Amino acid sequence: MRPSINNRDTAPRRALAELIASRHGHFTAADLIADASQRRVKVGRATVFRTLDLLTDQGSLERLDLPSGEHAYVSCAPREHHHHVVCRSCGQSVEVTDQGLQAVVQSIGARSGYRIESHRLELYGLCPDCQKESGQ
Amino acid sequence: MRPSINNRDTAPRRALAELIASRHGHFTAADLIADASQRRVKVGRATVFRTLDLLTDQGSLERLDLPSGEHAYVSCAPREHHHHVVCRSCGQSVEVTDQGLQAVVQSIGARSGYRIESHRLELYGLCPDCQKESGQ
DNA sequence: ATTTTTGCAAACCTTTTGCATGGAA
DNA sequence: TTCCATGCAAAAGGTTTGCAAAAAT
Repeated sequence: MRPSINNRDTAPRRALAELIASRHGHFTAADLIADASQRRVKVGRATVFRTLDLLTDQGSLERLDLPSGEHAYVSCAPREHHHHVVCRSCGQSVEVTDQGLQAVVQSIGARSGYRIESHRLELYGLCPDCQKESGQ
Repeated sequence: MRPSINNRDTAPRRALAELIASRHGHFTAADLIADASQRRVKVGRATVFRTLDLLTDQGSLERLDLPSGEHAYVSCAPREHHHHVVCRSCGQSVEVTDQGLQAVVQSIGARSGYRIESHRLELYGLCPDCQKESGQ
């Protein structure tokens, strides 16, 4: 499924955008489906997946592969390459820019002989709030 | 499922170890199941998954989340923290050590305020062989 | 003898697809 | 009007589970 060229303004998409906006931290497709049914917003399962793909293609969402193997999404400003730091407790995440990672990637390319085309860095830990709550 | 404490020497496990050893690049659970049935090795689907989990817990395998969303595994020496560079064409992968990444991670922790507990870097590109084959 | 592991089949969960209908442009 | 997007339900994957039988210690 790659509908990336279509982009109409529809009620389901607006509704999903709101559900996503009111979310904290990362969320799964199932989360959105649950949200929708709870708020009595009528959107089909398929539409949720299609919209998530769409937003991901646009760069408004990024898909994380949690250590558990779950696929989760986080919203992000559709801008240049960045990575996410994810709180393992509340799921809140922040975007971080490369900051020296570029050099590491280059060095790995040189040492391995691979021509590196892309990379993905995900960091997990405790966000400031959860550090406090968990008795520091 | 976390059987990590049991570790008996059984025929299915030995068979799977061989199938894995004779694999190049990364592979999925489905790949192993196909290999087994092709070579007429009798192992149940469930056993494949259970063994993959076991080996992953032991550190002999690592699970990759390919950009496509597939879960694949690569064998690796169960040693210290490392990352994988994966060929997007043949799936071959090599392990690389941190080499400066540690500093990047620390700096991200400092800037974000998160207490970083773990991270995961996956690199994708073309291995030396596939670079040649693909017209340089 | 005891405990772990296996195989099987069914259950589960997540994601995708086909297709007719409804809505946007 | 003309396409695109939706919903539905069915299909397709991938992974897990319960349990009795088989194998390992």
